[in-house]
Amino acid sequence: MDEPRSQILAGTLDLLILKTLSAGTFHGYGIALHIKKLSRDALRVEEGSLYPALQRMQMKGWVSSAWKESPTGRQARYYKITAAGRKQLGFESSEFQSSVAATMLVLKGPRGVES
Amino acid sequence: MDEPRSQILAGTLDLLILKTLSAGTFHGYGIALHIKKLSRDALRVEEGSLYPALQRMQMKGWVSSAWKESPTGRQARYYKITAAGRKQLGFESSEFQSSVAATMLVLKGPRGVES
DNA sequence: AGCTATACATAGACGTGATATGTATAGAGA
DNA sequence: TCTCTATACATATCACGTCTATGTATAGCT
Repeated sequence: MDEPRSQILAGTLDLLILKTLSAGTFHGYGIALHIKKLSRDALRVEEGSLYPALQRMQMKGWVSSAWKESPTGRQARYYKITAAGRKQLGFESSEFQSSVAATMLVLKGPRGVES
Repeated sequence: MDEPRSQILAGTLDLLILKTLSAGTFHGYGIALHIKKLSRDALRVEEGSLYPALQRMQMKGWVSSAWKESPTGRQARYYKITAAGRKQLGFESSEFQSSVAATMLVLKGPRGVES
């Protein structure tokens, strides 16, 4: 009753988190839900990947965090993207898209490539 | 004369190799050149990644290999995709494309998703 | 009272790709 | 002839990031 499979593409977790936070502040659990929802359940972010990633990103200065009360009345750590984070988002986003494009070129094979 | 950067997307090396071998037999060096060429120099496969990957894939039964003489007169180990390899290629290829599609959904943000 | 969803966090395992290094040969150019 | 470069294979070591498993705790519902 639970296997939707489909892990995140290795190396794209930071990108997904940064993109999520570029739309507003979220706590960890909320980030996971947001990615799951936007990807229509295709991508599931595991807690064991998410929290270490958030810590790494905070150390790199891409996100900042603060404890706040969530709508449900519980304390939660809310994350916010920084200016450096937005810069990183732009960088990783274009890197990702060109890598995907290059990979697709190989998967399509040689066609319409004549010099 | 050699900096084209841009590493391979993590997790796609096997896919790139299988796709290459689905077009014919190649030796290791030739596989690297083929991927580099088809990707228009965007993807560079390092030897230290390639040969271990080929060994892993051979152990899994996705490729087979044999020593042959290359056109340049040197001995080289030529790799060939197996039936299991073609099956794996199909699997990894569709997995990759749906993962990319899911990631793109997140990167595009919520649009045209009503209902 | 107990279950589930929410919420954070860490430890350890694992896969995989990069770096660095080593071998060897053919061919080109000095 | 000698040396350099491209070709060709291979390994050891490392770094990195993600997953699994586990642990804590609280709010709300039944």
